[in-house]
Amino acid sequence: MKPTSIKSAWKGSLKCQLCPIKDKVLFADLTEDDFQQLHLPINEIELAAGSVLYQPTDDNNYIYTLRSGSIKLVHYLTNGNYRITRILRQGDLAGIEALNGSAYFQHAISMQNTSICQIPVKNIEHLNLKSSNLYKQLMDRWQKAQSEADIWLTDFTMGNSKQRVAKLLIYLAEQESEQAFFLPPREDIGALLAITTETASRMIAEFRRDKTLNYSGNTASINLKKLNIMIMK
Amino acid sequence: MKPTSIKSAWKGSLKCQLCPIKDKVLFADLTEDDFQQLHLPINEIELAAGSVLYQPTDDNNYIYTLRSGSIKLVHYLTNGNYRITRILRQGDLAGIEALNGSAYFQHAISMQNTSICQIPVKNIEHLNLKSSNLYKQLMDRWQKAQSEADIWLTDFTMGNSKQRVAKLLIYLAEQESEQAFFLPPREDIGALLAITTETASRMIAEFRRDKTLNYSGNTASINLKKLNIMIMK
DNA sequence: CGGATCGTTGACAGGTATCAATGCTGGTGG
DNA sequence: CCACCAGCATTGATACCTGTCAACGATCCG
Repeated sequence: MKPTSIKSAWKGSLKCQLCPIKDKVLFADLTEDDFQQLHLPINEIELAAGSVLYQPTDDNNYIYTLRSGSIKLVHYLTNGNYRITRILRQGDLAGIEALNGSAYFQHAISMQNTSICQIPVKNIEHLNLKSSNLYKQLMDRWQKAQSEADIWLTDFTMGNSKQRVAKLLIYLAEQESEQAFFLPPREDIGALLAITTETASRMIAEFRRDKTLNYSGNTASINLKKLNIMIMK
Repeated sequence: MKPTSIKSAWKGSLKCQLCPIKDKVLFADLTEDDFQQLHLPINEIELAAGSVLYQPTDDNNYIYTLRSGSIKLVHYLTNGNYRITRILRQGDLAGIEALNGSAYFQHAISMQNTSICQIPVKNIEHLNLKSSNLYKQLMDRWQKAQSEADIWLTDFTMGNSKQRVAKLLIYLAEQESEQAFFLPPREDIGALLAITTETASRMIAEFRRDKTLNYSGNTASINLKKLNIMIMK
């Protein structure tokens, strides 16, 4: 996998108060007054699939909220190996570590066409002094990130590869409100589950053959009952 | 592994201002005034090795700061399997999720004799309204927890079992200021690395034979150079 | 001196990585 | 419109690694 740089163009600023997913994002609890305190513009970014949103060497001046699509956080090892350590979706925050002055921990790369709000850290710092509502939201985000990390450690890294793929498929399916969900390329599935691309492919193909999984292209749906039985063993 | 309940006795409250590790803990940035706001007592707890500090079914009324020793966070699966998802040490916070009103995510179990401060959540909530210094500390804790989770996902769950054990040994050694460090029982090593107890034992024994690792009982020291070569491959 | 617990080691079967070859598909340019 | 190519997915063969089951050793403690 070779990260490419951001291809897409700025779409200009957008009033947060009119945001259709306002109640799901970081600024959910802010008051009218709080919004008046936002001096720096919040830009909306459109990313094509496979674009790099940020990477550890970038200046850590922004945090990001996902409006739609999905972002993978990729942790590269010094020997060239890598793992995907998290998938972010609508309402999730990316790059919160910038708030603490840290460099970004990982590479953030879009998995599909993705729409994002770019929030200057200075805005947040300014608000922090005023609004304890924001703190609460931030704490909730950290907590969510942490609790997901624990799930990944337990669900996605133990058991044999068939069980791991089964758990991943269930996870991917339940994140979507739709029946259908986005099936990542096999290389990504491998990087998610700490298995090889080939093993990931074998398991996916096997699930397709026995009708546990249906897909064409990126779009998939599952037989949840069969998968649940699988992960019990 | 069978968790047992807390055996130890309360030691009574302790003035935080006199705490010898005050600058490493949650209350590091608090002012004299802030301390006056602490109405509920902060108790010091001594845990024998293997004691359960908290578990998901407990009331989430406290968060905990480690003064000395170590705590493992254990995530049990419905089928009886389990994983250790984090090791906490001096200055670390346990049970932060209680601040967001969540039930404790995991079982927290002492690995050695361990000394802990028990902080009522109500104290924190009260302080939150007054002190933005505390928020900053809390954010730092979340961030640290998250960044460690990523390391665990990448270091401790990929590569073959020899490399994983090597990485764990390096991790354990660099957490201690001393030359010697605490070598967990083989079952714990397995639960940390998602390998079986037997495999963990084999690798540890092998490292001992080729002098990469020295230990007697719980106390161990490593040949860092040899281990670093090992994890490169 | 048992007995319990933990660590070590062996044998073997099954699972997974590795290396390699072959399909499949969408996009590009003639 | 079609041929071709590049990238991804699939499949096969094989060696290696790890889980599993089992036995034995070491240590501690009553």
